[in-house]
Amino acid sequence: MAASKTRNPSGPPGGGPSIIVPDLWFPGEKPGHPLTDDERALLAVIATVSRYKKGETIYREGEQAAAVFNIITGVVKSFKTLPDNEQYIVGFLFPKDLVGLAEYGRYVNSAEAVTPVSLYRIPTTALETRLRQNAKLDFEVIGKLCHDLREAQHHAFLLSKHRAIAKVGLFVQFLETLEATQREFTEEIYLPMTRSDIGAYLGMSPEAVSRSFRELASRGAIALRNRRHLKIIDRALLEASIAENREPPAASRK
Amino acid sequence: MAASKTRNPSGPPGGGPSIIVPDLWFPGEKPGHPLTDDERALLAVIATVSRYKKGETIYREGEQAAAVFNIITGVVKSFKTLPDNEQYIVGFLFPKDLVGLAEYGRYVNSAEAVTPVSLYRIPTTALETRLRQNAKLDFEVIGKLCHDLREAQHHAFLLSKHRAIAKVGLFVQFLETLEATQREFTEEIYLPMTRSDIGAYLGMSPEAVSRSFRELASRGAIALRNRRHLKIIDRALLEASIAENREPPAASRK
DNA sequence: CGAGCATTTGACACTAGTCAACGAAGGTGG
DNA sequence: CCACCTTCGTTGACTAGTGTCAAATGCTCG
Repeated sequence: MAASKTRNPSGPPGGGPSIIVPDLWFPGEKPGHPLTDDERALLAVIATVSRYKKGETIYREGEQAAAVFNIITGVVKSFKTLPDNEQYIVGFLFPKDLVGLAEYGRYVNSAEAVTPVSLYRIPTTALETRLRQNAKLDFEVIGKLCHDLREAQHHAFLLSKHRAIAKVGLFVQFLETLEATQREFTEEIYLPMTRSDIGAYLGMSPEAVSRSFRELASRGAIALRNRRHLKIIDRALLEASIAENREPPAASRK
Repeated sequence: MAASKTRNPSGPPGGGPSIIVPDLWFPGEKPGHPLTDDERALLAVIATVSRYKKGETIYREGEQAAAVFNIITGVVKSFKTLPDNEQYIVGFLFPKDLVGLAEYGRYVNSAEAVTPVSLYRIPTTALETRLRQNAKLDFEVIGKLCHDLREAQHHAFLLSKHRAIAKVGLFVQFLETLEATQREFTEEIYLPMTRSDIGAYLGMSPEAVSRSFRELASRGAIALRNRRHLKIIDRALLEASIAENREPPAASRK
């Protein structure tokens, strides 16, 4: 319905960083209160635009955190590299997301472009100054953090007790919601990342991801056009597949 | 070592809500910058103290979010009740934690006292007013949210690919870190919650939790004094048990 | 058009979930 | 203070979902 979340005119907004805040903290406020042009301009003067090719590293875990990033276009994955050289994906980041929060002045994970990416690079020192001066900006950041927090909690929920099919189903719904807030209309769902990335995010093997997609398709819940594009055919069936696979096995004891 | 995080004199601090911020955003700042007495006093005038018995509900998912809570003593669990009446535990909350963030003015999950609990109840409307007026307070809240965000991401990581023993091992380490920031010295680790609660947090059955504790004990990594108290005997062995159980099976193919 | 990688499909083993029953605590009331 | 009762914790089977290994196929990009 009139779920008009921060409807920016399609295409990149005027100029300067923008943070999307799809939900909020207190009752009685309208959804989506993006930065004003003034505030964006304030940040624009200290931000520079950078571009990255697919697969390029944006920053590495443990590096001095000199800047935060505000994605303009493209998709970024934030991940930790495990001792055995595998990677666990903390999250996927999309246009208008804020990337590069640090702890003790160092990045807590690495970030890499999943697709070609363009973003604003905002030096932390300059941002800190702005934050101290502009209470409204603070408020926006708080809203953004609340949103990210809930997303992380959703991620944990997704990982908690679901079987492969349910995880993939929830991931599809997650992407759909996400793309719906970005684009105007979402006929097809776009998967910018590989099966391995999805697996690293969902805590399962790429093979299992593949099998789950195929199973959902054979049930008629979704349709796979190609590796990167799918469509939800039967929403109810998708829901049902998720629900029915929420709990493990079904250890039959006579 | 000298990880002197917000060392409050033992016992409840002077008076008024306090938020602990064990880590921070930008480099060049000292760890832990708690609220000043002024700020605490500012919040104290709008806060009231409430007490809950073990097992009592603090608020329920979907209710109008009229207040946020700042725990003084005790442990709270934040959870979602699933359709089949099971519960998924989003997180455990300890003294100085902030509980009750809302979305669209409603609580996103339920909260219940795991032990007897006392807390400050802060009406959201009053808090919002204070936030708009006091930029420093904003900054504290941002720090707190960053911390919670990282904790949620850690939770997701924990759930992602670990076998039972590794999950329980990581949970033990998590509790140790947590209690180390609270108390002065931590000889023994206290488990305020039941095995079922731990299972609901770790995404596994209570039986598996039990088995994992027992296995870790039989390996000599930990010692179980009773249901609620354990001690880490061999830290290296605990680490090893976690690492070796990070990845699943080991499907032997000849 | 070829090389290399992503994805798919197949086979087998292992972990952990469910069911079930017992043991241990803790709380209540007599 | 003891006996009962409910809840929690532990232990023992059995089973099935999913990871690993392996190999075939299909895209993509150079």
